[in-house]
Amino acid sequence: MKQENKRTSHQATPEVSPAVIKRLPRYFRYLRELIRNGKLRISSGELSKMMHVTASQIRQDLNCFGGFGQQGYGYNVNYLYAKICEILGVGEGYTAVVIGAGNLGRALVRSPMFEKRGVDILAMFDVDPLIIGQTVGDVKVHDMAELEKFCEHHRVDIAVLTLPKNRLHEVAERVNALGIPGIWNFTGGEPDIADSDIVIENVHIGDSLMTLCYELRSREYAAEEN
Amino acid sequence: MKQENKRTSHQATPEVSPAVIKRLPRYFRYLRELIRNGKLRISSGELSKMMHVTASQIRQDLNCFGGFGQQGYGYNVNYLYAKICEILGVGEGYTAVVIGAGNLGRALVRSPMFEKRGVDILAMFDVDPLIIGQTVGDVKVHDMAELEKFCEHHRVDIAVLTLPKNRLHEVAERVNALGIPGIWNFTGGEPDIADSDIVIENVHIGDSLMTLCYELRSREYAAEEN
DNA sequence: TAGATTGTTAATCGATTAACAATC
DNA sequence: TAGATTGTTAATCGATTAACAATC
Repeated sequence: MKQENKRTSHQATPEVSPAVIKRLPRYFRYLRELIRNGKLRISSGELSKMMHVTASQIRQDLNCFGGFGQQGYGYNVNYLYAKICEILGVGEGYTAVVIGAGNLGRALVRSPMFEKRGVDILAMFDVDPLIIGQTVGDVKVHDMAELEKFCEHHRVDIAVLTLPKNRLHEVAERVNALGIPGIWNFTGGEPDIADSDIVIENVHIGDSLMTLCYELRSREYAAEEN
Repeated sequence: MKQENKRTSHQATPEVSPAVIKRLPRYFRYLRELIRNGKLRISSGELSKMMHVTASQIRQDLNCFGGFGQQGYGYNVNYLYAKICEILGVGEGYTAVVIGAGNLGRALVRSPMFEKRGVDILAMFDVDPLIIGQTVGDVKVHDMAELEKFCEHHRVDIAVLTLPKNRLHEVAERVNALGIPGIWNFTGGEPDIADSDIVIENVHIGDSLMTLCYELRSREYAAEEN
């Protein structure tokens, strides 16, 4: 029973490896750039040079989702982009609310990131009376107390959490109770919501800074060895 | 010549695998929390439950850098934290400048992230005359034209790039020419600086959003199958 | 000493790369 | 047709897990 999952006809999600999934957004970005530059077709070899990965990996990755190329020709850039978008849910019309209207929340809302990926920010929420009622870009900041009411009238797919870590657990529970299926978590904490199949994506920007520091430090040592 | 790198006595950086390095900041975070909670000792088994990874992995990871534990006892939390900090360069006194004083740059400067990791933000730079001279937190915004002069008087380890993508290449070249050894790049582009061993860490927050969307979409499919 | 838990080796698993037949 | 490049299988490589002897 467990062994027969080799792509039966309508298994829509044939369990693609996490390593491949993590690379998809990068293909998305490079394909956008190719389109912007008016490029119509590309081979795995050419793309491999641009992206600094092997051509083999590109072909393997894409083939997890189907044969998007054509032998002897390569890949049609627009078609491939459309497929990647489809896989990543761009164009599904996902919606988001941002909970926490501090510096980070505001910076996110003002960035073109969501729009580029087809995610619509419906509203922001905060507890600070001085902030409630303000507008960030063209997004209104609501009273956090009205989150439940808001969700009665709007389908929300993603809750973006940019609030202080100490309120994370409480808010995550509320979000989960509302049936919002996804959390994009910037608080620095890592919520554990029992008995829920909510999707949580934790962002730890600081981890990236530390990786950089680690590398700096290694170089120092390497330099000392001479 | 290439094959003899199996930990000769003073090879200070014995080539730890990238997978391990990526996990170090997470240990850093959890250890801070343990300290905050007053925990003095922890076993790999206990930590494994907290972090949702195998105890085996924890022991393997830590042993890449030395035997930090004690048989029959576990790990001394404070000692382990000190070691991880040392490995990650916390306490090296690294310094940074933030180039681009827009929403993201300001949000970063105001966050406690740098301080927590022992990185000191010396200054911000921007090209907008309306912004130059302002203060963000306690960091002053300088004219971008004065970057070179500033670096004559200060040792800068990291350039945090939060400027528009179209200026990335130009600025990255300037940063490189100044001998700044590290770039923390938020522009969305991926700079290619030839003939340089500058360390570049690219941050693509949007990639994480897309991974979340991918997961949401998979769940939808899974739900449809019933 | 007995119990616990590390450090470390060996076994397994997964991901990447190489190679090439299929085919446009 | 000849040339190019994919799709896909097989080989390699690296990372994770399991197991257990060392030892506190």
